[in-house]
Amino acid sequence: MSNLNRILVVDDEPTLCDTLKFNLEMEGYEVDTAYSAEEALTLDLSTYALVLLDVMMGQISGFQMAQLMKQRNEWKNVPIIFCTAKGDEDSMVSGLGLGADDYIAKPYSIRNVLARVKTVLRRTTPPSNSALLQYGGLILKPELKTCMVDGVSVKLPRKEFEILSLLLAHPGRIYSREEILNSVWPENVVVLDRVIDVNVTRLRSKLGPYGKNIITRSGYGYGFEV
Amino acid sequence: MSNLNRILVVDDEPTLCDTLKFNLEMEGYEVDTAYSAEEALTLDLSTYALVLLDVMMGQISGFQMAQLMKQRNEWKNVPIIFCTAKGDEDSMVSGLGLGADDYIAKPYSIRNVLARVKTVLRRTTPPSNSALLQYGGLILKPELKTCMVDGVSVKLPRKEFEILSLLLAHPGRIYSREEILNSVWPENVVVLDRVIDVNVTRLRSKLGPYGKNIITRSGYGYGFEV
DNA sequence: ATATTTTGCTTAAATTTGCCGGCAAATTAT
DNA sequence: ATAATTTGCCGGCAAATTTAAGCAAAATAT
Repeated sequence: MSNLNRILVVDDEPTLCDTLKFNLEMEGYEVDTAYSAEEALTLDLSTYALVLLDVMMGQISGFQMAQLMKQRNEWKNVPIIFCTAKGDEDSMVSGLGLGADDYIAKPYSIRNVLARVKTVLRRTTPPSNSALLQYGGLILKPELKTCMVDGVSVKLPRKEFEILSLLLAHPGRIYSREEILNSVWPENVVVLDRVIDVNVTRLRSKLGPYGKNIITRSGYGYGFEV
Repeated sequence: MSNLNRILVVDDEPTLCDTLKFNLEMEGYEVDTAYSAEEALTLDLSTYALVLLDVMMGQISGFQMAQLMKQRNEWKNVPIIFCTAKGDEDSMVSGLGLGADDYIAKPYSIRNVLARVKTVLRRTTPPSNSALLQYGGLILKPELKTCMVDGVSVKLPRKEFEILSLLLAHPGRIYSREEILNSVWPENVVVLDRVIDVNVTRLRSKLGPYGKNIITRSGYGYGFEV
């Protein structure tokens, strides 16, 4: 179904589309753009976690498109954020009657958009099944960015924390270095594989007895052994 | 921000609005009215200490308006009392789920309304609105925008006060600069995140021994350590 | 068993991140 | 209007983190 990270931007102004796309991608979202409602409607909208929809567009307005979406079972639950020209708050209100999840008045700041997107996604995505990451006396606390090792709190730097989170998410499973790289490092940076080794080494040394639970499978990668 | 005395009445029945306005003003409140949610949403709701909100209204229902308010940082804490037709208690329950502070079933007596208003304002304004923020000899006084440091009152500027409130709300939790930005700065302003650093530094220096409790987690953000 | 590949560890360099004034703009108070 | 306070930003410096590189050890393949 809908990928939690995919966003569709529909606006007839290509420059604006691209700006939004760029900035949203910087935040880790996967972004497609469409320059008209017509074009957007040819896509499988059910694969998006959110649609950013300009109101004022050529043939089909954003409102009309939203209405069409609400008529299709497989699209009706896709959250929508309307983008509207300033001063148009009145018509906007009726947009909310159409079941939009929020609206943003142009001209908008990127930060504003990002904030709204985040809010809507948090609200609409199911109450995240963030399973507690724990193995015996080793407990990860994502809020605190620390882990407890047999009762004592250990502060972990970011990379180490994220690697441990990943491994602990599926105990026993072996993650290749490439998988670790994709999950922990940003998309556009290139680092050597050995960097992972170094981080794993440091991580092991901080986990006391549980350091041994992080195992190396030669030729494959790393895992957390139970 | 919000004036402790300002109340907004939103109802599509002008006569009712005016009656409420008159009576509330007799009690010393400052009252504005709006005849629709659309109209109400054009106002700066953050300046009201309370919103009396009719559920059954034209385009946008009171519920929808409430939902909208909860989505905006600067509006989400404005207390709401729903006014609903009698017999509609079921839908009312969901209204309370939206974060309403109370509801009144029509037809209501003026005395009844005044009583509820008073109750909600007493409950929401000083303490119970936000749980008392305290750690040892460090006590935040939200009404005064000051804090007590081992018994001596320290006046804090707004940004510093709000940052401290945020951090102290969940001791131990690490807040990223983005989270702090979203929570403390208005949505449409853009500031460098270095600005947070500076404000945190200033804050620390004013908290005496408790300055040390505000910790920096490199790569993550800030937190209040216990 | 030997050669090849893969991994572990240490050290140093590079980069990122955070802090410290100081100064100017903006806001608020007088 | 003027003064005081608050807020934002810059440049430089310090600290933390991350990366790269080199070589020894271990694992795997031939």
